[in-house]
Amino acid sequence: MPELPEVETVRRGLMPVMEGRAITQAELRRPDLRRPFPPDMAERLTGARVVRLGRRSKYILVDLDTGETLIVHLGMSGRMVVSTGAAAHVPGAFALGHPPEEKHDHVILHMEDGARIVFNDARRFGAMDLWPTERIETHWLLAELGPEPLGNSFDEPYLIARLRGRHMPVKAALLDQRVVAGLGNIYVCEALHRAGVSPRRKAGRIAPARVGRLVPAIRNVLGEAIAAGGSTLRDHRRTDGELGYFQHTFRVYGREGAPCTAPGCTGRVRRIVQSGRSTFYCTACQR
DNA sequence: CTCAGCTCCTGCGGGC
DNA sequence: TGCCCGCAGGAGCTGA
Repeated sequence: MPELPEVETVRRGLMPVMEGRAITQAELRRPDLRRPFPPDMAERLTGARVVRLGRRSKYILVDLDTGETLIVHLGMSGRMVVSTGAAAHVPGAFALGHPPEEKHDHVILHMEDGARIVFNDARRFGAMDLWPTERIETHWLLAELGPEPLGNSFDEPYLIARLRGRHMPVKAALLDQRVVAGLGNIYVCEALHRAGVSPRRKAGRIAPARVGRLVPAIRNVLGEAIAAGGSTLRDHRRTDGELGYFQHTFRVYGREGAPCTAPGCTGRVRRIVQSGRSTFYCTACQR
């Protein structure tokens, strides 16, 4: 499941095939995702021209010239796959044309130049909706979101104030999209390790100076992950089918039992479960 | 209001 | 090989 870096990677992959182009046809092959599509979504997309692609947290925002924005969430397993129809996709098998339809292809957008964008989501936790662009921030999925972690309003004083008085483990607090928008299980673990903060520590019980270390830790890990094209564990693919490679840089996530990579640290990575989800951290250098 | 737990889905890999 | 179990990158809802 994609977190902010994976979603940003997908957005960048979609930009060249969508921006400035019209959608000639929108096929809804399976509308009953966990959050069903608006029943008239296909009609509202057909003929619309894409003005620009944006992102808010883990949501891709497709601004249309109809005055509406298509909001796309990839859930846990969502992928957007682009094919131009002009190049070979599977060497030797499909010299021309689009790749064959796959299970869980829920939406296919046909662009005016022949390109196709396929939304595939096995677990169907993803979502799409349409909402007026001029008040996009009022959509119920976006209204409660906290600041962008890479934006200017996410800084040390903000995070200190936001964590103050919270009794939940700091890991749970950072997964709360109202505190900061875009982190998920992987990057929270990685950021906490970089900051030397234990995921079990109560959010309101971290010395301000150490909360301050969390801000650059979060910014840096997300920035590096975006530069690497995101992380590919199972489902994430770039829109061109290529893999992200940030997973090779994980310092704790998925590394249970492995030695800690922090300079001078002799600890090992431990896995625990917090609110039903795996947490990876080093008990020696994360306090 | 805060917070822990459950739930929605499907697929995959490991153990037996 | 087949079956069962646990686990997976999200997040909304319920109820204590």
